[in-house]
Amino acid sequence: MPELPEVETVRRGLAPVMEGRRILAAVARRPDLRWPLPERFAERLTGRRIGRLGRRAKYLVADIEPEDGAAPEVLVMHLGMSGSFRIEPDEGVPSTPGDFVMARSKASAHDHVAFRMEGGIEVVYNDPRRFGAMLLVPRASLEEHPLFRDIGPEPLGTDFNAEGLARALAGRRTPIKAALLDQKVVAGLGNIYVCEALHRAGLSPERQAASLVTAAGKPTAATRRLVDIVRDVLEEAIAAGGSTLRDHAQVDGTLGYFQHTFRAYDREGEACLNPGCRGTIARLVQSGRSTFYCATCQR
DNA sequence: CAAAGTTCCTGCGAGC
DNA sequence: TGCTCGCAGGAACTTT
Repeated sequence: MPELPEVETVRRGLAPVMEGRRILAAVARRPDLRWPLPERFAERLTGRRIGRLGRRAKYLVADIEPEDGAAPEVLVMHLGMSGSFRIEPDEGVPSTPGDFVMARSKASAHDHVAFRMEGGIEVVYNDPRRFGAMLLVPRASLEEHPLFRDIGPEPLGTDFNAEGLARALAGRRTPIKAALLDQKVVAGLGNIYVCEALHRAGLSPERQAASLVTAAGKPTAATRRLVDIVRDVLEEAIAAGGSTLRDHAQVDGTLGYFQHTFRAYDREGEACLNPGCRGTIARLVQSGRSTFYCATCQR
């Protein structure tokens, strides 16, 4: 599930308990997630203070205050398909590394990494499928890192605009669905929000990407509309995540899963909800992934 | 069976 | 014709 809105919601949930605080202890219960965890992962984080917790595309990026003289690093975290964070409240356990227990009585099988923060709260990362990742990267070279180098513009920033999208789509012989899923075109969209945006925009997921731009690679009305709709869809989802964030925090502190109501995704056979449309949502498979759309109003 | 993500590999077509 | 190169599409990873 974690696409841009979910990751942003997680970021907002973690920021208050991580930013400006020291990691008193870190623990990894296995050596790898999707990839091996960094060498001496826990040791390198222990005692370090977290600065800003940011987000780039679907990655969380935490500034780590360096030890004296050392080059600053960032902790990069990705939730993969099934990752989530949980905040375990301060249980009054003495905050020394030796007493760090990852709230052991509450630990479940897929709790892979945890941080005990200054103040006693524990931040626990759970990921059944282990498609997630944690990396330590020199801050100065983050943008050149292979995982970040080719990522496209943030859809909620000014870099994402009709002119840029047109340039990215021009000449591409691939369906618009696949193009929007490509993180080089725009950062942070996944299967759900691509379906939602195309549905709201009334664009067929099978339309060739290049058909949305002029022969000269300039934006059309459809390109402009799509840019606005992608922003709207993501902003609405973040707003919805913010409200579930409050609800969830009261329940069990789990961040990463919130069920927003979708208008197309996972609604096969149900009525199309676009204004004035009497069609039905259908499902098709593109590049091995489900696409939910309305053949009546998406052209 | 299908699943929200990303990388890697293969195969194809364009262009030299 | 033959060889690269880049792009597009699919498999793979793993667990529930």
